[in-house]
Amino acid sequence: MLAYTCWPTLVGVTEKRPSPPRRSDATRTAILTAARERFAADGYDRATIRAIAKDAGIDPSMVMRYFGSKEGLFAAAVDVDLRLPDLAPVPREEAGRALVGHFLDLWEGNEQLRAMLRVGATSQAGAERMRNVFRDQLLPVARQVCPDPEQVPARAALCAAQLLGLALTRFVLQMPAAQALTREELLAWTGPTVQRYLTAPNP
Amino acid sequence: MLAYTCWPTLVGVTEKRPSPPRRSDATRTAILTAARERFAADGYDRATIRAIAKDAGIDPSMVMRYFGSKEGLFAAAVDVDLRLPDLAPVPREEAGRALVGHFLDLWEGNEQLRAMLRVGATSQAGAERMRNVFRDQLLPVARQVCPDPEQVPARAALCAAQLLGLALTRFVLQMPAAQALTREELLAWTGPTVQRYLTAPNP
DNA sequence: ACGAGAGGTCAACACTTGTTGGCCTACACG
DNA sequence: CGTGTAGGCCAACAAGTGTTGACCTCTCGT
Repeated sequence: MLAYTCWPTLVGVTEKRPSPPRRSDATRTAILTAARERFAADGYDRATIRAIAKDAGIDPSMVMRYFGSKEGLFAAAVDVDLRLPDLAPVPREEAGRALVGHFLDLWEGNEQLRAMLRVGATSQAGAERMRNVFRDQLLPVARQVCPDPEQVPARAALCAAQLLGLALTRFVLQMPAAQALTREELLAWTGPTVQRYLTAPNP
Repeated sequence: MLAYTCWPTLVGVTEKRPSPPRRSDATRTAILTAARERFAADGYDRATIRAIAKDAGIDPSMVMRYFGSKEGLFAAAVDVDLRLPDLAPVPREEAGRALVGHFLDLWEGNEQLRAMLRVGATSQAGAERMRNVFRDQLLPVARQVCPDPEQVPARAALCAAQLLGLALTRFVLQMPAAQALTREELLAWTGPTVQRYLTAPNP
């Protein structure tokens, strides 16, 4: 009968436990790493649990044990934290450049973000997740810089369009022309754009 | 044995025939319409042939007969023609606004484009298709306007980033803040941006 | 020492997918 | 009239999916 009361580390998904590192933590992180790679490379549907498990070197059923379901795995593997900088101490005129620079650094080789964008473009649930990231992380930062509070959503949306468009063409669609641009060129071109979207009194 | 030499209208995919309208043309377009809706709404993987066939009111096997495979159906349903305007007669300083305006009109309610972007973000083949659209359709237009021919790819890439970012946030991710912007506001904000990317002598 | 449980494998279930072949029906044309 | 064939339906196949339960093995606390 056996009744498996064990449900070993599912709890760990939601609450970080500082408790003694269990032996399973290695496997757990192996699964998460493999999952991020697969989701980033193939999108949600094409990234199969079997493939992820094989990459992690374990049995597919382990994935279920640890994360409950494929959706659970995705939720655990991709929890987006843009770690946007505090723009308060930054001089007003440099907010745009600072934001673009941060985004470029953040996206470089970051598979979680690529996965989020891929899935966001594919599924309804993914899109909602991205809307939440926008609301919870970009909007507050924009609020710090924008002159008129009422215009914050519009200005933030414009910034999101520019930044996500950059990420899309460069990191997801992998357009050669977008990849050929150096970090400096991108900063020089799009920095002022974002700056204008954030702080220009009118278009 | 029956040997089905019929393969009724597969030819019609590649060569448009002005020949007498066959009875099957209604079904064919019904399939294509349903396919565009499904691909746009669900992406490539989640849009099943069965669902498309049901929408079109016919049997799934008919889809195969007409288009050979799911990939063939997608290729037939989504052949992207941005129909970009000739920017030669447009005054230099209005090229940006003209391009943005054209894009907004084009995307409005256009399911082929939404499908292309969704699939482009998901699959490798879709991404290549978008890269080709960029190369074959946007680059030539940029060449008309850009001062230095050598900078054309970079400038076009910047425009693509801004325009696709707009489409992504507004039509695919459906961010409320991006949807709240009116056509006029978008023109006023992003028009000058695209203009700058195209024609400004330096960042 | 020894049992409980964490960590893991294996094989299967139930279902969905793209795809195929056989068969039916209505209509155009000799 | 009859017949070939375009147009369509039905049932099934083979492969792949997420998911589940039975079973094994090693380790650690008592």
